Amino acid sequence: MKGKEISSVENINSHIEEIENHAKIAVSVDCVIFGYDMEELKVLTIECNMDPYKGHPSLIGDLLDEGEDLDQAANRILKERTGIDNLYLEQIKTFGKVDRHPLGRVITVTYFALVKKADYNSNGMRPSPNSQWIALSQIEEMAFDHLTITNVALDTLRKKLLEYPIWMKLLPIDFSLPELQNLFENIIGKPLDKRNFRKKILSLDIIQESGKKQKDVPHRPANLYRVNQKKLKKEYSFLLKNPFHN
Amino acid sequence: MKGKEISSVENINSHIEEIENHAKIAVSVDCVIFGYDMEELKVLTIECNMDPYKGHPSLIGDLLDEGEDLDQAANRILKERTGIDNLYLEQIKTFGKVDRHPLGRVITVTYFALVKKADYNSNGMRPSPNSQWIALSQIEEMAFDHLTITNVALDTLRKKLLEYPIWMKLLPIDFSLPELQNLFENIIGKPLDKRNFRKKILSLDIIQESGKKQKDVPHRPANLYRVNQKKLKKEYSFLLKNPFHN
DNA sequence: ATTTGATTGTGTATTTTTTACACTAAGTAA
DNA sequence: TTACTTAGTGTAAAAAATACACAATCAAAT
Repeated sequence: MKGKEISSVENINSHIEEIENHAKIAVSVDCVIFGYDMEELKVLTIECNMDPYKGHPSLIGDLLDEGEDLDQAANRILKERTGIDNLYLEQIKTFGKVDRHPLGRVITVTYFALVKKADYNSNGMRPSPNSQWIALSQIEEMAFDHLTITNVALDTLRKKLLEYPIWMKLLPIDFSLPELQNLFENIIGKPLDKRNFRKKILSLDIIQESGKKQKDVPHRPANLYRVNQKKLKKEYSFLLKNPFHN
Repeated sequence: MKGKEISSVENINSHIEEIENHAKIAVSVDCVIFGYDMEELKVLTIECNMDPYKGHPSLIGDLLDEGEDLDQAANRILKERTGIDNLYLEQIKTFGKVDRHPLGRVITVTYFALVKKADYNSNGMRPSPNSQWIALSQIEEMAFDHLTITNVALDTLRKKLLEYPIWMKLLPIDFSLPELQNLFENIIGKPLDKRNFRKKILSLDIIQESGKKQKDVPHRPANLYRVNQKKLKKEYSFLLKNPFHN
């Protein structure tokens, strides 16, 4: 019995040693921050000041602190860079190629975040002077493996779009159906049929007319809708119905 | 011009320092190894010998080595534990809560792997004596946050099942439709209608009759099919058709 | 040889979802 | 008042999903 306990203590020590003596690695968190200005889908970037990528746009990120959860770090970075708390945030994937960073080994855990223009503009947030929103269609090269990361983020966003109405995180409270359709087209990358799109969205039964209309547009103003939070409660699947049946 | 170069060097040094001096963290890779013995979906576990989880089943994993890519590490671990190379492997998610490991901070990058029984049994592989396959339905508690990880893995597997025929990685070359249906039912967790299931699978047009039949079964033997690798080439989407239309 | 038991394999009708497609309505600007 | 621009609407056809029951084939037992 006592022998067992002693060996147990030895055991713990050996485990601690194993962790302590083992390779420790710098871990960063990088965020693909998507924003939608009612025209195009954009990504917030910062100019890289590190060779050999100097001048290229790079994602927003930082090294992970010792006592910091991953999600915490992502939230901290978003707060620092956009001034906004509680953005919609979702982990994408972790990139860990040994040579992915020119200055040493850094594993990066990536997230995507969704920002609506209103939030972004409202609270006097000043992103660092060399940061800028780049339209997805305009992104050609990025620092490090950030272009890959951005593509994976977009892919994740696309899939998620069909599972949960995260698109509301990119829109103001009141939005029109043409605006929503434009957002979808931006994310999916294809034009959609107006009537079929409306039919589908309305059949989801999660948005309702706000009673308001668009203002200051030089044409027929669209009706404005908003998400019905009550209907949103229940988990629902957009298209991923059970493919078979019991 | 020269000034610029110097400041650039300083810049690099400051960046290197930033990485070098920053918190470095132990990173592990944990694998949810799914296996299918033609009866149930199982997960390969090892008995945890670390308090306070001693005796609980734990996932197969190891700390990441200095010069090792994440995928490499996952493959190494699988090779070590199952003796098999080139298992189907996919990254799931990274778990990084500060207190997730009792002996210090360890961030874990998780993967799921798919093993067919034939591979597992064939090449004299000896999993460590205290490892065992546990049926998914029998898993009640696990060490660390491994139960959460297993659940996320299962969820990922379910979704992937509808996007790509990874189920073939869990089956022998020749398999019957009832066997495939049973596998689906195990993964999805619901019974499926036999006729509708067959109709759907056959409509995918990726499997073909092998001409063989089941042997040594005490009832009518089923026809055996195999995946037609040629038809598999092209990317295809199982169910995720474009929900709208241009 | 016949029967029993277990499981495989098959088809159709109904409902739901997706797709294709074009004109009128409501505003602003000239 | 007219021209311009974008919003908003419905229906028919095709495709996919669903519900559902019985005959066929083998092994094992009698």
